[in-house]
Amino acid sequence: MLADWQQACPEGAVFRESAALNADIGQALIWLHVNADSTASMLTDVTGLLSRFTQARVLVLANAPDTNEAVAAFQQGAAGYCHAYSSADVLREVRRVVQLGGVWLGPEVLQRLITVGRTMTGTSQTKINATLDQLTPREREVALKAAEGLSNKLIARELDITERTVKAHLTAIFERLAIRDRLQLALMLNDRQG
Amino acid sequence: MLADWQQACPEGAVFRESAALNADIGQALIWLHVNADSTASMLTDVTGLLSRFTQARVLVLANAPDTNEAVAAFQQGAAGYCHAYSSADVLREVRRVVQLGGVWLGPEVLQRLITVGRTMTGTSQTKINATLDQLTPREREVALKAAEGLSNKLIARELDITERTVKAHLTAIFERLAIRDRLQLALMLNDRQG
DNA sequence: AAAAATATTGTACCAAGGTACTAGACCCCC
DNA sequence: GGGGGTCTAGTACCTTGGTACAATATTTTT
Repeated sequence: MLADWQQACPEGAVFRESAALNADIGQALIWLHVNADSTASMLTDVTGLLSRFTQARVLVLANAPDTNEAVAAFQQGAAGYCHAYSSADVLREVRRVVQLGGVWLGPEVLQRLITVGRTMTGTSQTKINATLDQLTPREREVALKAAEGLSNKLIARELDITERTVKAHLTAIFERLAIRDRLQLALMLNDRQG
Repeated sequence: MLADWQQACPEGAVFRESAALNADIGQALIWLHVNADSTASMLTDVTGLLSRFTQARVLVLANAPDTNEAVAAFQQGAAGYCHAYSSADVLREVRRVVQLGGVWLGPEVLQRLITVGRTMTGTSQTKINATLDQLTPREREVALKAAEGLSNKLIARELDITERTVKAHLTAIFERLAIRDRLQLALMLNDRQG
């Protein structure tokens, strides 16, 4: 296995466990090898690596590939996910794609990502629409501006009403949506995750 | 063209312009036909339809298919995007897929969506990491909780420090990230759009 | 060892956000 | 015509968020 890896990346170095976090690798390509039973740690590993090495790109090598794990990996910011026992040829191709700024996807993952893609865009968008639907037109305007981070004073100025009226609308909005404050509102209306 | 549509959806009804918004169609399948030059209105139409008919699924039929428009459609919550001149057979297949809860994607759109998928997960995730990178470990903890919508009092309780200390960390965070308040912070850390 | 972050907390103060209670003007529908 | 929803707004009041000006202890860096 290691032989194939080294054939695909002759100049690469191998680190074990968290030793990698202390390595001096700058903006490189990181191949993260995960075992079948360590899904949870894989997740923290990808984010961990990316927060340490902001410029790096992380590829996940899985002993037992699993689409759920793959999707999770991509959501954590991985640039690729493939079988750990892939041949050197495949690995070289993966490497080429990723280094060119692309993302490597196996066929099964691709199919799965399309489904996830829907829950990530379509569903959450309609969820936001359903939320806005509960409000009156004027309340919608106020809600959207508040969710953008505008102060009451600014909203009042933009809508050409007094600050008091903005507060009145917001109070109505909070009650209708059963939330406490404008921050909760911002979270509801800016959540593009599904 | 209309012949193929009606062959694929024998029980369907045709509405023109905004008349559809007043129709009584409940949780149905909506085929939205757009002309080449009306991209802007297509966008508002999809969201408009979805906010009116929360339970419905919207399919976009384009006279001149364009990947940019397709991506935009999906981001607005569309369940499909295909050529308006597709044969009845293709349309039937599209309909089947969508009614089974799926999303219909043409080959070109698929390729394009993968790229968008990356900018939607990978890039923005690393951007968030880059933001958190500017903070100290303790500040990170506070920032994440504040971005979730927790009050100072709650954050203090969870981290077992006084409210004053929470405020101190937040002030430092705001200055470092050059933002005004916790709402801006929430917007930065919850932005999954890229 | 000295300097620089980091983490903690106090008192005080001001601004902004939010609520309570109220009320007039307008529009639509039965 | 009256009831209901919407949009507007006033006064008053309380809570929360954020800053100013400090200070002390610990850790890390130089």
